[in-house]
Amino acid sequence: MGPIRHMLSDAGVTEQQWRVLRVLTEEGPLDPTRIADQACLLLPSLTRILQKLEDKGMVTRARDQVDRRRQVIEATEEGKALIMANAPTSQKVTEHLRERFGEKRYEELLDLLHDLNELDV
Amino acid sequence: MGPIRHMLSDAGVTEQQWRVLRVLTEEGPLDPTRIADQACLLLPSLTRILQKLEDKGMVTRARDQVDRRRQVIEATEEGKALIMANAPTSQKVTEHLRERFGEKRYEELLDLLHDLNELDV
DNA sequence: ACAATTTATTTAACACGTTAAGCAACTTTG
DNA sequence: CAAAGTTGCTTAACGTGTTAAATAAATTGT
Repeated sequence: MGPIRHMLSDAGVTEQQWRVLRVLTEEGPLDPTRIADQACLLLPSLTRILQKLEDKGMVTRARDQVDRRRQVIEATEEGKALIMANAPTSQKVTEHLRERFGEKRYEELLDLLHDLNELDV
Repeated sequence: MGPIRHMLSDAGVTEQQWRVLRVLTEEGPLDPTRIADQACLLLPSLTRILQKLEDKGMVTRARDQVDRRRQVIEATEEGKALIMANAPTSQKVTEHLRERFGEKRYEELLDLLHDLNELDV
């Protein structure tokens, strides 16, 4: 995963911060529990990541007015811009890997990993 | 991977410490570079892990007399005993997973992961 | 209503992954 | 042979993974 990390470190975010921003950009405002689920992160990790993203001005937080335990996290314009700006490169890297590894085997691998993940639950 | 970690935390070692001890038990004394290769660890991680294992009396270190940059790490009797004592449980967990996931798909997954790993090199 | 439980999130503590820099011992080259 | 480069390992710094405990705000049961 070298090339992706290189792109990301140029952009000033880590892999996980990227994943969180991507989820928020694609799905809109979400609470931490759902972000963690979508981005495959545990909540304690997400807590730290959101703090960093907030410091960088990439996300904002608001308390849910209905259930005040809950928060609503939203990507800022700057956060979304970072995702948009790097999406093409990210996609190129993914497609390059997909080709090099073989489309069929790539899909097979994703399937197997997905099923393995389900299994442990 | 819950059940393996449970066994290991009962035994008082982490996954990585377990892997290092296993390599040393199976292959005999080795230098850190080869341990890192066999156990899929980067050297900075291995440095810390060996320090912990040494503190626990699980391994000993000696300088290579031919090339004094190099070290020779060896598992102590206590270290080997820990591996031996837990090997049956470890194997049961592996076989259980193998069955639950399907032998064929298990092998497929290992192959694909292996090839993916080669690819990045 | 209110004590007990559950849910959402955070904090803490420890270990590892990763990159870069440092250091000492060995090898190569001019 | 000495300067330059390489190799083997360690240290440092930062971020994440993982587990357990803490906190605060619902929800449930009586």
